[in-house]
Amino acid sequence: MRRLRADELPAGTVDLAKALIGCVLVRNAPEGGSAGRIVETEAYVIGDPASHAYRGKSRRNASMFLAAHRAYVYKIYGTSFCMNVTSERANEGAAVLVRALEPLAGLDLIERRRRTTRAIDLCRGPGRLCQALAIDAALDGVDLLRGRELWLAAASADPRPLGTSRRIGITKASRRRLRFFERGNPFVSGPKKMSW
DNA sequence: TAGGCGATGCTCT
DNA sequence: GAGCATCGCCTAG
Repeated sequence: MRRLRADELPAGTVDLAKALIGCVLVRNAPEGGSAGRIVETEAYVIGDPASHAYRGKSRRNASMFLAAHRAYVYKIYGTSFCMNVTSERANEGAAVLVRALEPLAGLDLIERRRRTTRAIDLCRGPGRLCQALAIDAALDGVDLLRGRELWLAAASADPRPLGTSRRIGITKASRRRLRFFERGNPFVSGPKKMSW
């Protein structure tokens, strides 16, 4: 598993959201390592009414304003965490939400954390993948290219064709097609009906 | 198998 | 006090 370098990733939130499909998210926890291949992302661009950064910096979204390739982790609905990759220069406020992974390594650990062995349910959905890789607020702001506990590795295989759709679970600007996923991959979340 | 809905707690207004 | 980038259980078909 080889670390991604900054010069391998495109500038701009939408292009980064596409480029991250197929890359691998690696988690090094005290209890062991685990990893998954990114199969679904959503872009939250500058000036996007659906973005947490839209109303400016606050305590919760502060790390969304870090320079590109940092983790922005926050708690949603009191129960689940969501993980984003920042995508612009410092103080711009944009990120790519990682919505689903295909489990690759540390399956035992992932199954124990998720309390299920049903492969399809292990990392499908932003809250689930955070639980699967033990990603929580302690990892908010870490550098995903240089970090030791959580980092990004280069694509493990050539990705299949990319699909796009509206984003899931939001009310504002919901018509914009800023969700990207690997077509035909069973580990993708959301509606099965796909469009591109 | 798909869709409805309650739990849950934090953040911002 | 409202709303939220969700999850998992339950029910109906």
